[in-house]
Formats: sequence, structure tokens, C-alpha cells
Amino acid sequence: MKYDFTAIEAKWQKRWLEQSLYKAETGGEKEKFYALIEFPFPSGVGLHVGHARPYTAMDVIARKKRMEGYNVLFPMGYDAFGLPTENYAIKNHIHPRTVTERNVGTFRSQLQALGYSFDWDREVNTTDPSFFKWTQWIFLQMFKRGLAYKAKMPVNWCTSCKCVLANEEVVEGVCERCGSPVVRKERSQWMLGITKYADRLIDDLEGLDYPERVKTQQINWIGRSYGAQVRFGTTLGDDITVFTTRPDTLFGATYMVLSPEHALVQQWMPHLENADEIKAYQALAAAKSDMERTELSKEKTGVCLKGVMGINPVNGKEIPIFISDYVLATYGTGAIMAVPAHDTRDWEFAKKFGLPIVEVIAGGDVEQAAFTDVTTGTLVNSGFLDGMSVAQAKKAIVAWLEEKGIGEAKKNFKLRDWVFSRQRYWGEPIPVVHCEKCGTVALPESELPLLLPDVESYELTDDGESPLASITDWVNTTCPCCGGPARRETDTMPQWAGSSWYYLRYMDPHNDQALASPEALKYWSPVDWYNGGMEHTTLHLLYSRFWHKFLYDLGVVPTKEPYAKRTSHGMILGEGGIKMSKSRGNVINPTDVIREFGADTMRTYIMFIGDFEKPASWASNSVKGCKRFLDKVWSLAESVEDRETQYSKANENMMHKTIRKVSSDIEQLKANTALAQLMTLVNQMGEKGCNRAELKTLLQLLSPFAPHMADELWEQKGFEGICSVSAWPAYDEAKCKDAELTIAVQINGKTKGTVQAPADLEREALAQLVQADERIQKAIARVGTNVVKTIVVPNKLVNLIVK
RNA sequence: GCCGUUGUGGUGGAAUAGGUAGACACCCGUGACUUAAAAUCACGUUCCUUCGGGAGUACCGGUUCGAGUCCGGUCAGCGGCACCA
Repeated sequence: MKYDFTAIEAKWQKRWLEQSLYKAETGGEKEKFYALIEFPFPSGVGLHVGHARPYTAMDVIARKKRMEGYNVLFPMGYDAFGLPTENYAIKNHIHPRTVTERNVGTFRSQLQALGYSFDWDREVNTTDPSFFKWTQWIFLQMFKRGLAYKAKMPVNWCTSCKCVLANEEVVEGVCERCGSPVVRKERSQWMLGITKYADRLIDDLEGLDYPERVKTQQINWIGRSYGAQVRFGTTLGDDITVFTTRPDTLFGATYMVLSPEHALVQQWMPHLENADEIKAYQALAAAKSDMERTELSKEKTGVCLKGVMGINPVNGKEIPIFISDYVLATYGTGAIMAVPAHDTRDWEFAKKFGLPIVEVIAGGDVEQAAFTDVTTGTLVNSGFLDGMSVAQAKKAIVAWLEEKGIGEAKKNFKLRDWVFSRQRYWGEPIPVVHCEKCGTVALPESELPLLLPDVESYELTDDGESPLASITDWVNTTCPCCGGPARRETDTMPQWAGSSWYYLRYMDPHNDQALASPEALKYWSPVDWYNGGMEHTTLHLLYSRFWHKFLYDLGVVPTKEPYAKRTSHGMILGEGGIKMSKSRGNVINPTDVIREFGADTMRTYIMFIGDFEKPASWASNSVKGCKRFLDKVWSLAESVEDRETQYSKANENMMHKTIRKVSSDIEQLKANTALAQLMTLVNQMGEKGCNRAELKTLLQLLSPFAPHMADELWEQKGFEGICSVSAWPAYDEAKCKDAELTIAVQINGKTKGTVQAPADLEREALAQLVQADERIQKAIARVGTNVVKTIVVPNKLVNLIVK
């Protein structure tokens, strides 16, 4: 019979679905295994090969775990709120819900065409009211505990999306999504207090099975640093509080810098001699976009505040105060003490403005460059700190500051609170109302979900208001508190909201009493293995860890951390290692590959392509190689006619070795070498034959990669049940051993040849066997006469040192 | 600049713990089958070679009987952060 993959794949996909073959049951005897992949945003272009790599990898793992007897939860859903859908809807005058439904339909059928073993009864969609009811519920819990709050502050404003962005969404000063410039705007926004969890988000990483680079990237993003907060007096009476990680250099502080936005600047304005100059500088700084700030980072600028001086608390010296945009309003206190001798930025600024540079740590040449080494120097010109090391001086000065009441030890973070509101239509409505009498009031939980109003138009407004603001029927409501007139919040949540907790919903997706039942949460938590992209390390991964910890504090979830293990896949690039993009025309559509070669070939190739964690480039030629391999398996299977139940002598050793290698390689995400081993096995079977017992094992080992073919051949050959839910084959360690081995022979460390030897030969015997070999003797003679030393690695190698 | 990461044939990539570098594929070449092509099968395929061998895992050096693997330095690519005091 011909290998008609189109018919076979359709047949089995239908059967798996009808039988709910991969359904996960909450509870039971089996050990649970929760395998998770990042759910896709259902875009209009459909699934691309970038999805297929992580999805196939986790499907292989889920399938193998299932065959090993685990109760596997492997779910899928759609992260369907978001700007691209809304923009498409606006452009084409369709409702975003319609667009979403259509795109989800495409994605679902593409996912099914790839033969993934999802439990389709647990599918979720973030735009489904029964789902976002609970997104809103979690928000309300945060609001009630002061973790969601409204604040007027400078925010990132995307000039094209006409919408605010979280810090995490700004990449190199432009919008992460559309690449348009981002500017700063003063706006009242909903914020989530992620900084309250900063310490725990760092500390709880310990013990998690995450790649080291993911951990360090999160740690760096959160940016915890230890130092001191110090109050400097001024000649106008008000104190300036600064944060510094180098309190040991306090004696070297020769001037101060405030950020242009600092409140004291406004307050002092009437007393300042150069107010016009200062205002001009403030205006200039405010007009700069983030990108411009970055670009202009080389040359320091600033203005001295004339009419006020700071007072260094350690020596009482009066020092000038500047404003400069190299000091950020949003970090620390928005003000610094400048120590030009030991800070590169301060040094540059001091050189430009001719300010004194006072060395307080000996060890460098502070006229040439700032000396920033904290490990070697000794304190000088620093009164009671003189002679101490940096570490000693830090302790001593902090103790001194605390004693005098002018400063204290302090810890700071780069992480900012999460700007959580978006001025767009296609997102979860924020479930609060604004009442003149009662202020901002939470909607009662009984009124959830708060649905989006169905409207004709959700065009953007130019004044930066959400499209919802113009829908007066919906906006005007009554206050749940006093019954008086009130207005609904018109901003919606960002796309990251639904994905911050979706993995919990999979555990119990149809529950209408809670986001998931306590039993289901207890049974399935935590996610055992979560694979996703590196690009989500400081976005989704950080956000969802934060929400999870909040839910843990509420007593909703039973674990501190959502994901026990995290892995990351490399990107799939186009032919020749170039990024796939529409404009280059090198985008590979999985559907085309499936049509031409079949899903099993697509799956096998995407797993064979290379190291899973590294980027890999698509090679159409190599796809053919994988098709050839599956064709070989097909014809090999067809040729098997016997009724053997034992492995043949010729193949036994190879069978056991293959089971061992495939089993462990899958577990380590090394599907490429697992497949290489299977290819080697099939090549050997081509020579030495394949009996029924061997075929059975081969199909089982192949099943995670090419499940359609495995199930089909299994059925055709009359094996019992269904291959993809049969019991994973076992191997015998003893039978993995070779009877005879190839021993490498080196002379003076260089490999000169090989010798066949029985396994487990004694060192002495092996050395003698090697030296008895004629070719080896010749090789020895070429180098010298005497074997002065022999190094033997049993079963591996003999190295002869010849003089 | 800082943090992380990677450099292996014409290509994708293999090589637990230092122990035969190039598994498994792709491409290419030769042959078989065919009227022919495709497909399939067989053989070859790191480079140099006076056919004895020699060189070789980005580059320079070190440790070792032995280094793709460990250590020091240099160069290049990729990802992240980017005035975080």
C-alpha cells in the first residue's frame, strides 16, 4: 500500500478528536504531568513555523510522558485581545470579535493539522467573557488591596498606537510592536504594584529549573541594588535626599544633580537667578523622546541652579547644584550626589563644567578617568574613613549616617510599577466606576464579567482617550456605593492581563464559581514544564510570576511559583540564516509544508533541524531527507511478515541502545539526536532485517515524532490498541553493552589507528593486545624504539608513549 | 560600555565525565535501474599529499600522556540592558 499521508493524517486526527484520546482527568492514580507552551495570539496570517518548533517539541514530550503512564495535561488556547486585531478591525470595518473568531478558527484547524495531542475540551480564549470575568476578578482583588491604583505620572506614549505602553514594551526608545517613536506624556494611569514583589521575584528564582540566562535577565531587569539614602542640607533650608550605592565616597561629593522634573526645582524657582535658563532646559528635556535621550547620551548637558547651594553633611562644605537629564526622575529619589573621581558619568560632567574632582579612593589616576574599582582601593581624604577598604568604609559611613540621623541603608530597584491601562477598545474593561461622591469604586463581583459594549465604531480619538469614552450609554452608570450618577472607567487592560494567569484556567476551564476549583489547582500545580520564547522573559514570564505570587498571598493558588521548569526555544530563521519576514518573501507557511510532505514530515524535520535552544535556519532540502526517512519506515514496516515476539540476535543490542537513547534525549530536548539514532536503527534494519517485535518498538519510539504514521502502521499490522497511547518500551542496561569494541590507539597522544577487542578486557591484556598488532608495531617503529609508558582507558583507548 | 551567549566540512549539525573530531542528514560526484526524467538503490564525499603520511574544531598561548571540551588573552557574530547614581 502507498504511504498516503494526506488520508492517513486526516483519518487519525479525526479519530483522536472523536475518542478524546488525549483527555486529561483531574485526579486518579497516575502521576500528573502538566506540559505548557505559550498560547498564540491568533493573528490574521495564521500559524507560522516559529510556533511549530516549541509546540512540536512539547507535544513530543507530552506524548512520551503519556506513553510512560503519566496523567498528562497538555492544553491550548488563544491570547486574543490586542492591538493587531483591533487595528485590522478598524481598517476593514469588521468587529474585532468577528476577526478573532475567524482567526481562532484558522489557528485551531492548523494546530489540529499538525497532529498535536492537546486536550481540546480545555481550550481557552482570553476574550471569552467566561474567561475574562476572572481576569477582572483578579484585578478587583488587587484594587481592594491597593495593588492596583491610579496615578498621574509620566508614561510612555506610542505616537502611532495612540496608547500608553509599559516600560517592558519600549525597546530602544520605540514601540516594541509597531516601531514608532515613544514619547513621555503626563497622564493618569492604572498601575499595578509589581515593585512590592521585586524582592520575591528575585529571591524565589533560586531553586527553579530555569535556564541561567533567563534568571540573570530577570534579575538584571528588576535591578536590585544596595546602598544608602542620604539627606543633604541646602542654603535655602530644604533637604535634598539622594540615593547612592557608594556612600563610602561621600567625602568626594563635590556637586549635586537633580533631574529636570524634580519638585524642588519648581519650589525654588522664585529664588533662582537664572530661572529662564532653567525653564528652557526643562522644556528641552521634556520634549526629548526616549530615543533621543539614548542617542544624545554621549555629551552631558545641564544647568547650574544659581542662588542655592547644597551642603555635604560629612564636611559641611557648600557645593553647587545642577539639573541634568542624565539623572532620571523615576529612579531612586531623582537626585544624586556627584562623585566625579569615582563615577564615570559624574567625571564626564565635572570635566565639561570644570568642577573639582576629589580623589577619596586611592588606586587610580582620577585626572585621567574615574576610578570605579570597588575591590582594590583604599580610602583617602575622607576623615575617619581613611585607610579603610571600600567594603569597610561602606559599613562605617552607613553606621555614622544612621547615628547622626542624616541617612540610612537603603535598597533600590530599577523595576517600575506596571502601567496597566490602555486607551483602546479590544481589551478587558477595567471593572471600576468613578463617582463624584465616593471616588473610584470597584464593581461588585456579582456584576462580573463587565462586557464590552457592542458598538459600530471604535475608531481612535486624537485626544488620547479610549474609544469607549465616546459611548455615553455605556459610560454613564450608577455608583454601586451610593446609587448616584457615575462614569465607568474607559481604559482597558493590556494584552498581558489574560496571559498572566491563563495556565490556571486550563486546570478547570469550565468552572463558573472560581477561576479554578481548589482541588484542580492543588492537583495540577505547578506547571511541570513551560516552554516559551526568550522575548517574554521580562514581559509575560515576569508578569505572570507576579500575578501568581499575588494569588498565592490570597490563598487562591497552592504554590509560590507558577512554573517548576522553564525552557526556551531558538528562533526559526529563513534559508541562509536571515530572519523570516513578509518583506523578504522568505516566510515558510506550515500549511504548505503539510500539504506537500505531510504533518509527520513537518514535525520530524522541525525536531531534526538542530539544537532546540539555538536559532536554526530553515532548509527546504533537509525536509526531503526527513520525508525519505519516513518513507523508509513505511516500506520497512510493510515488508514485515513474521510473528516474532523477541528481538533478533542481529538487532537486539541496537534495539536496547536505541530505546535508551531516544528516551533520555527526548527528556533533554535533544530530539535531533534521538531522530539520528532512529535513522541509524532504520538503516541497520534495512541491512539486517526487521522482525515483528522490532517493528513494534520502532513504531512506539517513532510515535511522539510521527504519530499519524505510527498509529496507522500499528493498526495495519494488527497490534493491539492504539500506538500513541501504548506503553513506552523498556530497555535492559545489560543488553546495551557491545560484545566487541573498537579501541583507539594513540602514539604520543596522536591517534594512529584502531584495534578490535572484546569488552571489559583488563588493562594489561588490552595493552598487550594493542602492541601485538602489526600495524601498530610499524607505527611505533616510525617514531622510536622504546615504549616508555602506556596509558589505558578500559573499553576506549590505549596511548603508547614511545621514545 | 555592561550582562549573557556562540564560533566545528560546501550546508544543517553530532561528539555524557578531557579519550577515534565530523554521528545523522542535506548538497554534490560516480554507478545501477529507465527510451528518458523523477523516484529508488549502491558507493564516495574535511583539507593537503610525493600515497609513506601530514594538517585540522575562530586566533594566540597554557595545563595534560591526551584539549572541540579545562585555564588565560585576542577577534568576530547573536541576544538583552543601556546615563539605574
